[in-house]
Amino acid sequence: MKSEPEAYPWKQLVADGKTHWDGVRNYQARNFMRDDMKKGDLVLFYHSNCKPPHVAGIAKIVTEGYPDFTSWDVNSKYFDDKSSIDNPRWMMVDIVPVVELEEISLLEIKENPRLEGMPLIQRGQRLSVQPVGEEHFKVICEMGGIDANEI
DNA sequence: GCCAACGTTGGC
DNA sequence: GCCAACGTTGGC
Repeated sequence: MKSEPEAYPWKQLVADGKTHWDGVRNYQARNFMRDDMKKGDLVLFYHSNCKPPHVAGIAKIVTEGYPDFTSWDVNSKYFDDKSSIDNPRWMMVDIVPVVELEEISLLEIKENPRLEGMPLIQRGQRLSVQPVGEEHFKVICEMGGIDANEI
């Protein structure tokens, strides 16, 4: 899951202890949250649009997909008049922080042959929520100084 | 700041 | 259904 540090940094998630991942307004990303994310799934928390872009930590899904209520809040910047309580268009999940990683830059990810094929580094890829293969996940953990089996 | 890639909108 | 125009993302 990507976030711009200026919008919602990893440290904020740690401080909050838990957050709902609101504001996703892309159908593919929504579908991942609605259909694929399960309670207990681990998540790489990625900082985008910063120098350098990097993975900052590991989070965990604690609530499966449910309607993103900011979509029908007229005062929210994520308001969408095509979404309503009766017919919600957008979904979100709740996450909690699990462990902070040593910063892993996008460059390091691109240069690691064991991460070849990772969706994050496919050209033109911009989804804010996207899948990570189990092996790729383990490699990232390792690079960040954590043994995935001990999480 | 630039720009490639991609998504959305809306006229036809 | 097509596609041009426009907006956004996000690395560089």
